[in-house]
Amino acid sequence: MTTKLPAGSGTVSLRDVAARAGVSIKTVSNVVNGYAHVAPTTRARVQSVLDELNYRPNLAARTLRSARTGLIALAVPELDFPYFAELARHVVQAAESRGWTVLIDQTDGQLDRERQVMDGIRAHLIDGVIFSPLAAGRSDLAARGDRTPMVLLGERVYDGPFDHVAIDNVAAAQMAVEHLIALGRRRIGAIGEQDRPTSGTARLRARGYMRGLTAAGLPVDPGVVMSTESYHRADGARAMTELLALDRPVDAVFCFNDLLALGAIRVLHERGVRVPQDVAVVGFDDIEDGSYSTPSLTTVRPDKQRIARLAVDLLAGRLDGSDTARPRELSAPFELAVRESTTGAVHRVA
Amino acid sequence: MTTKLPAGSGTVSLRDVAARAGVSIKTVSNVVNGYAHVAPTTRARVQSVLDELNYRPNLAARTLRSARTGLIALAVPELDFPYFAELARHVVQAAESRGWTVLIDQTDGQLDRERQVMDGIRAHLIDGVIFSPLAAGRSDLAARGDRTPMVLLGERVYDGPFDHVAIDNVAAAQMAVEHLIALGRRRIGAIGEQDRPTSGTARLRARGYMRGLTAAGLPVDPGVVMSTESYHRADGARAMTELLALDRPVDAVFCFNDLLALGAIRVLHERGVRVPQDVAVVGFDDIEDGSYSTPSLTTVRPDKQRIARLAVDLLAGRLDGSDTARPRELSAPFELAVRESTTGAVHRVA
DNA sequence: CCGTCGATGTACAACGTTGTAAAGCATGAG
DNA sequence: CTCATGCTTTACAACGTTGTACATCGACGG
Repeated sequence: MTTKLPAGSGTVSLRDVAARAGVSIKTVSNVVNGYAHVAPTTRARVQSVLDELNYRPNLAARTLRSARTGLIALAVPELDFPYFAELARHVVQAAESRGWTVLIDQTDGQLDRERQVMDGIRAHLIDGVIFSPLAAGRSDLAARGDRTPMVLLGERVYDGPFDHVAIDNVAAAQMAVEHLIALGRRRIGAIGEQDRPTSGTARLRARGYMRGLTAAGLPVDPGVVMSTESYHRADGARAMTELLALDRPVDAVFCFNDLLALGAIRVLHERGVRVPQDVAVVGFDDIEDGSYSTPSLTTVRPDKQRIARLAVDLLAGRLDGSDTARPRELSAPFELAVRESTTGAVHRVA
Repeated sequence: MTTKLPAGSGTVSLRDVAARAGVSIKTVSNVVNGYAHVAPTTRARVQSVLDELNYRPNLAARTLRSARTGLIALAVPELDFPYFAELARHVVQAAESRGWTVLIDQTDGQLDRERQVMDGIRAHLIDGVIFSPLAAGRSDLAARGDRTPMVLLGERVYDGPFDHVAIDNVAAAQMAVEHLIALGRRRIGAIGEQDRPTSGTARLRARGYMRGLTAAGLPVDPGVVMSTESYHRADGARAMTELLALDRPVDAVFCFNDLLALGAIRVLHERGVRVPQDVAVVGFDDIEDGSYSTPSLTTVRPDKQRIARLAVDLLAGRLDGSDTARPRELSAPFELAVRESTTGAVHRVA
């Protein structure tokens, strides 16, 4: 059962196989690549040597010839954000079905790291990039110095030469707020506004929030729109604390992502404020945590799988040259997952 | 401000730079690599052309020469497990400090995918692997057909020729159980046992659980040791439901990871069982969610950063040949993070 | 003024692969 | 028996880089 490997064989190359099989290197290559015109007997002989020596093609050499690595990069702010972890899974799956490998890059939302991503820090190593920018604004994108095909995820922050996949953030945010209004809430706060002007996410969700209020004839009170440094639970907790300190407290909060919402709920619980009786909470992203929290979280659910698939397909079209049209703007579906944090109706997980 | 790039330049190679600067290819290579003996004037001239043309070295060619890609793989079961997302972040950081890039592979804990990882599905593309096995047992590891250096994370499942980094799972589990006993709990359940014999994690944590009980003179009741299919919240919820259905209910539960614990807490809340007054809960991993849950979660906190650093350093030693010793067995520190789910003392996040 | 030495720069080969062009070789038609 | 035909196989070059060995040059000591 023990397969004897050639002595000192760190690597087995086409040459080694060719020598052992008594054919030329190119014939071995042809067998490996399934080229049609190889005599059955030759093919069988070569194949058995391939198996025997456990031959693995050298990707670097292949790449050098073909200028294709089969690697694409997915650049996201943080993997510990469950949203991005879940998205990454879907991207990896979609890429796999095309035979690609995904290299995941965490930018931490830092501008310099995002610049590196755009400017091809891994030039020649990756065929394309799927990039979810956080800090980078339109001017940064415009100054991009690399030619690797790139698909942007998330909000449209720049109408430059890039493909783009997102859900309609404004409509989604508006739907969330209208849900709260339909439940009778009249003083609805928001958590997740950003002072930095570059954040497309915050801007769009804030716009949807305001539209929802305005459409229902409710006033927009800037005093209940809380800015946060980032989108972690701690930011949501801090913002909620401030909201609770107001003279006229809110009866609902729309959080720009689920982590903020979970942080907010945590603080409400600490202060003895009932959710949703006293304050209803809606999040955004539909991360898994939200369906197991106490109370479980009503949230906007983007179709992450669709987003991933669209992004990968878009990239594929650019890579194989079949898509030479102007940059595309694709929209993925979303829906509202209604749970306890707004209705109070206990939904049992088991 | 517009930098004029050479017409049709998909890529700029050393040759292009050399031609423009009027030197040989090798001299450009020497400048790029900071080779010492290049005249200052030459260096300056070449450098300016490099900048002008925005030269980026071709990794594939470099790899072909050096047989090093600068890529290492990190293979984990699932990124949506916060524990692995957090671990991945630390590994990426540690690798970065050595100039390496990390390629993350999700195996979903499936044996065939884990086999692919071990057998070098990305042969020649990666220099080494850091592998956190779930399904693979010692026989699978023994049958490995690839020579790429590999460091195993997690429990010691095989005493074969592999380096290995982990915390002392038995001691950690025992510490968790002893904490519960110190609080006066006497009927302590466990959630996360696995029927599959390959799961080292479950086996070790179960052993620690039993040792903790036995050391305190408490009986071990197999009826309160719940097996789960996997380690998601839903599994914890199901197991807790079963525990609640027992004639003699438990007054505490030790869950083999935090997600199980969060699922369990969720069910307790649904049933109106108070945590920790009626049932105290301890988890394992210290994921971020646990410090924001209601109640916040007491848990075993492995030093993930240290684990990552040790694994990367171990790999480095094998890669540069400086470490040729027998396979190493390294242990990382851990501690118990005590929070509300056992003490009831409210700890405020804001 | 010559020989030597160090600093600087170059030519060449090789890493492993695959596209191209062409050579080898049966087979069957003429 | 010869030659065209089509299948099979091969030699060669090239992808971009870097290690090796060597060439060139100026300066310095003798």
